[in-house]
Amino acid sequence: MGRAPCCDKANVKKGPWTPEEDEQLKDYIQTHGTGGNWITLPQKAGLRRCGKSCRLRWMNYLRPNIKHGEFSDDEDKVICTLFASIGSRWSIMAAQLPGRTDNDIKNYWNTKLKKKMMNTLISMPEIRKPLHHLQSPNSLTNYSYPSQPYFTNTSSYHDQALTIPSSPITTAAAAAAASDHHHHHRYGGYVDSSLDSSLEEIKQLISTNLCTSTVDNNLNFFVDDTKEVENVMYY
DNA sequence: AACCTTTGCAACCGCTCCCTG
DNA sequence: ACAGGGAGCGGTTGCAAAGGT
Repeated sequence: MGRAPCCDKANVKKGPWTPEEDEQLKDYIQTHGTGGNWITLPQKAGLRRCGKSCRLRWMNYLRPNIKHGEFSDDEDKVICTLFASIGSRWSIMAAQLPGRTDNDIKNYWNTKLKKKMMNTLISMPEIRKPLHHLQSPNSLTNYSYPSQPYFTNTSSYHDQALTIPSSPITTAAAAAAASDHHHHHRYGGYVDSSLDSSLEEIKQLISTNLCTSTVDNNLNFFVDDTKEVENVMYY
């Protein structure tokens, strides 16, 4: 059983959008708005697409002021800082990066930034030892980073002040090292249960004494060492 | 040149959240 | 208080392009 599908799958087109469809969707939304109802929008716009597909296309590609292309060092820094404190909350990150979409950030993290972090981390002698078994990206597996790791109490994350560690990059790198599950099927996809304890070791290592000097020298392209702790409010 | 592998990105799927009646 | 349903989110997949052998 399960819930009813959001649209008639049989009569709905899937796959890449054509320029004509893009134009049709853009024209409709620019003239009429979304009306707050994506389910009925495709029919009104004359598109044979699922409402969710229309929403995604608009949000990630067609809406005005979308930024495409390379991420700046500043953007890297924001992503790493947030990843260190909140994990893979891409939409929250997107809210902090004007013009970037959650999908963009997610893809960027999974394909590039995570590797960048890994390489940085592995190059750090203090961290190399505990991470010796993680050095090959191909050995990385299914660790799930806690979804809300640093909230200060148990209420909803929407109105929480987040505590950002003083060296978020190391924490993000450690998390990256332990959480490379994107495309893990392409790397073999087995599960290594020792990773849970590895992450704890890394976090402990970082939080106890490994903070600033070496870390910042290695990571000076991101780390803002002017603040011990910064609080960021979302929503 | 042909084939294989890896990478990057767009899009889909299924789940949870949250609003409304 | 509760159920239904749409919106939004994060994980995953498919596929084309790029790179390597």
